[in-house]
Amino acid sequence: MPVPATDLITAFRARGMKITPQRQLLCSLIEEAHDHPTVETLHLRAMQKMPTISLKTVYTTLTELAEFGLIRLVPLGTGSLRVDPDPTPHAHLVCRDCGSIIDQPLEPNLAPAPAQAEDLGFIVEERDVIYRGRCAACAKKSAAQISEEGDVGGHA
Amino acid sequence: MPVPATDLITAFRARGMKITPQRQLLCSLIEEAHDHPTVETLHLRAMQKMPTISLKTVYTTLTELAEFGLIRLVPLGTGSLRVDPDPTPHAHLVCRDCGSIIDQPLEPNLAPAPAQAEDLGFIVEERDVIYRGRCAACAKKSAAQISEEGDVGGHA
DNA sequence: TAGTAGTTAACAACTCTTGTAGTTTACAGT
DNA sequence: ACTGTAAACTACAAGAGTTGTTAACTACTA
Repeated sequence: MPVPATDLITAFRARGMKITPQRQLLCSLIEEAHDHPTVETLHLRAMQKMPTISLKTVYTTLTELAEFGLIRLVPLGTGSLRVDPDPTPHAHLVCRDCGSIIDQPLEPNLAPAPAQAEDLGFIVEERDVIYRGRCAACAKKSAAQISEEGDVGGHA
Repeated sequence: MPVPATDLITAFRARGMKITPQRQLLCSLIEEAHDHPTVETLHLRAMQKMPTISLKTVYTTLTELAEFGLIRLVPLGTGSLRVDPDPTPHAHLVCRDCGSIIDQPLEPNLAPAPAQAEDLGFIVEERDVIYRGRCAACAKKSAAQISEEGDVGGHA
């Protein structure tokens, strides 16, 4: 359940921040981003509509929205931050090979914070649950490759 | 429960790989590394004993041990990989401010993979559970700072 | 409509990680 | 022990991702 673009815009207005065309564009792109794009990818999409928009502006805007708690900027270990328009708790399946990401509901018996955290005085603000492995397509591809290697000259 | 340094060495030998002084040194440093150091930090420690050891060697050795499944190289979103000598499943508390990391036991009845993963054909190989927030020391510090800001001239 | 504070674009710098090339070295076989 | 060789090492450089700086620009207020 991503936050609608209008609500993202409203968040800037509510904080006395300016509603620039760049922010409007990015907010609508974020609403439509159901594929956890990298920041760079979102920048490329933005440039289709506004060729002069800078990568720095994209980073800045995303960071602001993440601080407002309206999106999530998730470090999934793929080398770059992923933009997640859904700020509500959920897990991620991350493919090692192609980097694709699939949302998953959180295990209901996973506590919002570990029992010992409070004792330690640690204040939990956020939770990431990441399952790494191979998506169906990449698992298939890598299985095919292995059988090909074992089968010397099989396709010659 | 970190893997003993002797077992790490044995793993190299078992694969017909050479037992170099660099690998011996790194294996013993890893065994003692209970603080989830960055690769860079481990490199600095290694240089205390062997000043010419290169960062590249450290990366290479750690990557190998991680592929053997004897350590974990965990991307915790702190900007750099963390070395975890314990390859068994556990969660991590990560402090946003100082980057310190505390191990936590995983809920024992937590499924190793989400229910939908199998249906999707996604093969889960690894799981990261990360709780982000502030450690006791940093929470205290930031609380002190806020009260100071609200209390203008309080210490002048 | 003009002033101004907040934003932006352009550019550079920085951090973390990986690639390349040539030298060195651990180990197997004599 | 000695030597040959494949593996591993160091040094260097490059690549990717992210952040800092600064001058120009512009959305909003009065």
